[in-house]
Amino acid sequence: MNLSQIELLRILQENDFSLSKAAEKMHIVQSAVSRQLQLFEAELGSPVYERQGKRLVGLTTLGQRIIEQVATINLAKNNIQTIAADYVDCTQGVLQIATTHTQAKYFLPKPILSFRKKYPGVRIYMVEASPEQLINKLHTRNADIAICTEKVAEDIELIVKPCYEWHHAVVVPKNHPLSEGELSLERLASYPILTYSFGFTGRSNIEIALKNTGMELDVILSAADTDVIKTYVRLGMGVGIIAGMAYDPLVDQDLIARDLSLLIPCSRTKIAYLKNNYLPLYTQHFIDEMLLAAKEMSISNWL
Amino acid sequence: MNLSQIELLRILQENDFSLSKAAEKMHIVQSAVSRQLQLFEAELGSPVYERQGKRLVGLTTLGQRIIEQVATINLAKNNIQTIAADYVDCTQGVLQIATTHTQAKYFLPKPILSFRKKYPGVRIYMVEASPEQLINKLHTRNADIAICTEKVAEDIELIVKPCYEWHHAVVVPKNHPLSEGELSLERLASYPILTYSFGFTGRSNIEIALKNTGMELDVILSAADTDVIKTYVRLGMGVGIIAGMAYDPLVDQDLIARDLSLLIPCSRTKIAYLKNNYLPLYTQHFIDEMLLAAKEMSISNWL
DNA sequence: TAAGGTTACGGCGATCGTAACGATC
DNA sequence: GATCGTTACGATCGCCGTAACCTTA
Repeated sequence: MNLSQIELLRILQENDFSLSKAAEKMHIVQSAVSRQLQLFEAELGSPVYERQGKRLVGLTTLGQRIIEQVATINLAKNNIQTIAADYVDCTQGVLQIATTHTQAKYFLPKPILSFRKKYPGVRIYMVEASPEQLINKLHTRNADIAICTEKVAEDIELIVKPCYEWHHAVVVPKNHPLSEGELSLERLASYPILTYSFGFTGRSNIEIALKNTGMELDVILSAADTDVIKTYVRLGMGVGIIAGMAYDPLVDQDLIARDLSLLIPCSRTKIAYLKNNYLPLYTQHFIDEMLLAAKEMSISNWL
Repeated sequence: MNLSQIELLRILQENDFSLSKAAEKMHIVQSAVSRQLQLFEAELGSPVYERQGKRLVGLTTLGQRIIEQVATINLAKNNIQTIAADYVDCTQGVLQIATTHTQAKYFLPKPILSFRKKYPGVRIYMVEASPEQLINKLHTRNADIAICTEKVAEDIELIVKPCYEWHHAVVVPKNHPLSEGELSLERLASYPILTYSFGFTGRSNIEIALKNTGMELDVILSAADTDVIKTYVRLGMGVGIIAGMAYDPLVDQDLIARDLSLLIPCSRTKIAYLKNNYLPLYTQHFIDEMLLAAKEMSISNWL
């Protein structure tokens, strides 16, 4: 047994049990991969993969049992490398952030900018995806940390830190009836609505707010992306319900935003990362940076 | 990085950081070990071991940080091998039991006998040691399971299962004054006492029983071993306080045993094993066997 | 028949062992 | 000077790549 065989099992998991894909990922030829797997199975004395003919189609019972040990080993191996790299030079490295569009555009710019100043040597990869995919990316180590509002609290393998709280806002073109007068769910519901897709950016809280009333919103457009929503609001398709911080007073001068904190429960954006995954120092600092930005934001909201 | 390097770190931990001892354990020459360590440290980019001259004397800060990852990897690697061996043939293997003398002699014979019948192919290693050492043996994987009464509950890395409860008994030669009349701590304390060493077989409960009374026992002989205590009781040196199940009505016909359950709190013998350590099927069955024996014992005690 | 997996074989590189050397108690 | 660790060098074994072959969608 050796570490590249362990690595191979991990890669096979993430590539539909395809030896050829695995070979590609490992930058060696397929035959080598094939042989390594054979050697590994021979050493254990029992097949790890279920086969249809020659093709691998899944794990055997044995495979299912050992795969979590494999994951543990791979994680620990990466931790060793990360810890060492951190120790040698904690100003160099890669920061992989997985987040949703809203966070990337309306919350992260500030913390990322200050982080960049402190750590010019760290390459930042930002990947946008749905909250569900974000969690998956953490597990496959395609991301070190995830920032999002939904889903993340359910996974026991994750450490989840609350980051900041925010409220939804309704956005309408200037002169729209909703730009004046008292707001209520009833009044909102009388217009066609544009808001986030299910599972995105606090959409669940909108549902919760409505659940008790028995009313339904006429959501004519759902998007993962605030800018898409704003665009169609500008075109007069309806009223947008977006995250409060996604309204930019400068850029969105043609739109009116009104706070919905009294109508829709507040949403909590969280920072999540794998429990057993060692985070480099700079990543820990980036988290601090985000918490700081969150704090400043909440102060400015009070004014 | 490879698995034998990881293994090397573990072996160095357990052998005073001596490269030559490590080489011996790994069945390779010292120079090979030396080079592997150099390669490993070079790959990480920073030394893992503190050196005095050429000699290794301890871990660096980096070393301390990675050593727990190393332990994780080694454990997971062993788990893979154990799981596979279990899968190939769950009737063959090794069962390493660490326990104290009292358990080995007075509790384990029955479960071990029935286990042996079911699994004639499993080699049984039984090692006797102090409770403290038992725990250490679990951590260094010199034992799979430990059975003992003291200490074991304090370690969060362990899974601890209660096995059975028992009481102390006083043993005296026939015709000894204590063989008749009412028993009390005062009366006990008026004789020279022979009992278990500190940290062994419920000794702590004897201390607890006395603590509130302000009395002190005159313990003229402490031993880890019930048979030693009995031997000196037979010689008339004093009265023995031993575990109730350590009195054998057949062998100890020349001695009188009297229950102390009203005077000394009951003791709990536990089964302990490492949380992250995979136990072969037969070991799990051995645990069942012990729990069964414990149950039967408690029933026969009721009669 | 193309794509995926296995088998055979040759070459290269990693790692071991021997041996000589260096340092430390 | 005995023990422990390092360095140098030759030999071996493991692993990869090429290539031919087998199998299934």
